[in-house]
Amino acid sequence: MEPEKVRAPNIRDVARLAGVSYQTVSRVLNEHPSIRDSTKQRVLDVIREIGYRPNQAARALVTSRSRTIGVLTSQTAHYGPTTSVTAIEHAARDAGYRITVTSIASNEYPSIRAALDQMRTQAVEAIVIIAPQVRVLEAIHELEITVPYVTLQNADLVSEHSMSVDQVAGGRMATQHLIDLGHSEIMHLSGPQDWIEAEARMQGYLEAINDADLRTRAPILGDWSAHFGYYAGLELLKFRDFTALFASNDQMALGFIHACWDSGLSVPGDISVVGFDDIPEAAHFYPPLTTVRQNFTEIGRRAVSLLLAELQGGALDHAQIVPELVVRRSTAALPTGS
Amino acid sequence: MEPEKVRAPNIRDVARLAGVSYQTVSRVLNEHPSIRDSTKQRVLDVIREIGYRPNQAARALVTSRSRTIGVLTSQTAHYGPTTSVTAIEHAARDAGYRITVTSIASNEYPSIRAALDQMRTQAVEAIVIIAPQVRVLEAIHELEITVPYVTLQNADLVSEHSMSVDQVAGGRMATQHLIDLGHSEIMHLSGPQDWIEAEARMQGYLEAINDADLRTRAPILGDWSAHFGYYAGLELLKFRDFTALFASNDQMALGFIHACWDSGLSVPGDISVVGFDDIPEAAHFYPPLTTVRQNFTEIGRRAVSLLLAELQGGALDHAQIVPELVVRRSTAALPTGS
DNA sequence: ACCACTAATGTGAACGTACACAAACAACGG
DNA sequence: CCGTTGTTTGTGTACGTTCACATTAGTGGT
Repeated sequence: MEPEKVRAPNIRDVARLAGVSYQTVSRVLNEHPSIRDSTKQRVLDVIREIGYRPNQAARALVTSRSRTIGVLTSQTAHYGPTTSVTAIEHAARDAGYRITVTSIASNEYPSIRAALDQMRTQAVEAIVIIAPQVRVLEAIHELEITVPYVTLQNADLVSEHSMSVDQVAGGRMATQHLIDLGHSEIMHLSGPQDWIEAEARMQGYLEAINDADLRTRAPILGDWSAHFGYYAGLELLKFRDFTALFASNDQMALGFIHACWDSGLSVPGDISVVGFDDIPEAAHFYPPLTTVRQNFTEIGRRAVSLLLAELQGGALDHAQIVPELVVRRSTAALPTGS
Repeated sequence: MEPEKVRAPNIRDVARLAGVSYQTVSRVLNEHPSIRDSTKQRVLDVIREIGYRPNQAARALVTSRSRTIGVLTSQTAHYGPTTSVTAIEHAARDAGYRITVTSIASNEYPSIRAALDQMRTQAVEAIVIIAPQVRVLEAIHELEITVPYVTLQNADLVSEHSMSVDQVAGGRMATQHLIDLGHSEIMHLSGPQDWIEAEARMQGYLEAINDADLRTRAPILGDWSAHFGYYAGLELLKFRDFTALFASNDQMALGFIHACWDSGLSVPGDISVVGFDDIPEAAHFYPPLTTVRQNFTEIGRRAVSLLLAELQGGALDHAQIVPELVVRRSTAALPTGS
């Protein structure tokens, strides 16, 4: 409030008070090896005393390193992405990086372009992409983004810059679970077409269906929302020509179950439903949802460590993260003779 | 990848190519009024041609303005906060600011301190606090944070730096709705003790109960999670000495409803339930949840405009944001003679 | 006690921009 | 045609830090 003209203490202030040169202070700050313990202590004392904080802008200017990781996310606020952002933030902070979040306003090209442009302006050193839409990757190529980047929740569709989360396996195990229960008419409610993870889960579904020699049904392309699941469900259930459904995320599964109740059908009595993600609420749906769990925290953490390895030259950890099937009450064996 | 030693073009490169002085370029960048159109155009052309981007670090250094807004959030990834972050990001970007998100690892004091310290190090110009816990505010005072800040989702408990979201009114209308339906034994499942918004909603509950001369029951202090709602519900329902429950958020309401079903009770047949927030899934719970809607996007946007007003000296918009009751199927009139 | 070598500290740049001030240029009235 | 005014452009400097290099202090061997 008050127009305090007292500027923040700088490195020279510290130097003067500690009776050393500013360069010595700089060395203390950067943990240079050859500095006498007594000197170091004296400097640190002064720093603490006057509450000195290095000016990040000056540091960034001279080193041309922003120590910032950009996080590109979509505007929709789902549990998974958000959890990952938090994990990313912590991992980044531990490594001395900060993160700056930019969300794309829509999945139109100009919006993606604007977001990436913002990243570039902020001189981020690396980018984590949580909105892994094909268009985003296209934009990255087109804008010639040169910093390391990594896309979350992705399988092998884009091999180099992706976390090794085996979404395909996740889709497989969800579908296989239904097959094992005796279902043969299994629908799939997928995510938007240009989402890589939706694609991967769908692929897992198709593989499982194929391997079991079942009839392949055209997946429905949704928008991840419970609303979509509900309205799609109302339409689909007019026919009742399937006994199980694998939804590409828990929200759509919830909406679909809602549609089942509204249509007078019981889950899992008449229809079995499997979701994806295992959001914390899934265990409390009615019925509690069988779903495929992803460890979003782990995913976020690994994304950062991958980027840091690339930035600082460490070993890349390319171990696959495999999701895990969580069986609850929304799936049941197909009654024999149905 | 390639160790390109070509440094990015700077303002002098632009100046040279445009045949003007660097200061002229600077003026173009900062939209100084007195600059000839032809000159301006020439400079802009060069900028576009060589892909020049102003160096933010240098700019921040000389202006001592980081153009960054810090967002302090809690580690839990709920719909509301996340939605607000997105809105904040957009509003900030529109105003030429960027945001940097920091989440507190736990609600312990050192963690809060560390997060605020990080903000200070990054020289944020303002802070949006989405984890409005009392401790955070204490920490803000103690650390002598001097930049403008605003807490989201807050009523009048902390008057000056808070968004005017009337959470108390929200709690009131939820409770009043149950009273209007004829319920007289109404429980409240609140949020954690040190959360300001939990406090406010609880206060609304208590006011409504008082005004109706009903028996005040000690609210249960939860942790916002569906899990808590479930287990608390199992305990509470052993007694069945209430016919309605107001949960302080939708997740806990969901968990409680789950407990109702598990206890053989019907919602709303035996027990009416009201939630808070209106997360997108709430409409698809079983039964669809009556809840109090908050416009999280609006809240985030307003938070930024409040901060910008303080930073740039504009008019403060102190109009209250009043939440809105959304009646669905989880509440019903108390059967007469019960 | 001296030399060679390493450890510890200091000095002069440079990073890329904006601000304060100065200078050139045009326009205009008397 | 000259002084006055206003518009447009240019020059020096500072922001706070790190890097490259220079210098001094310290250590051990002979």
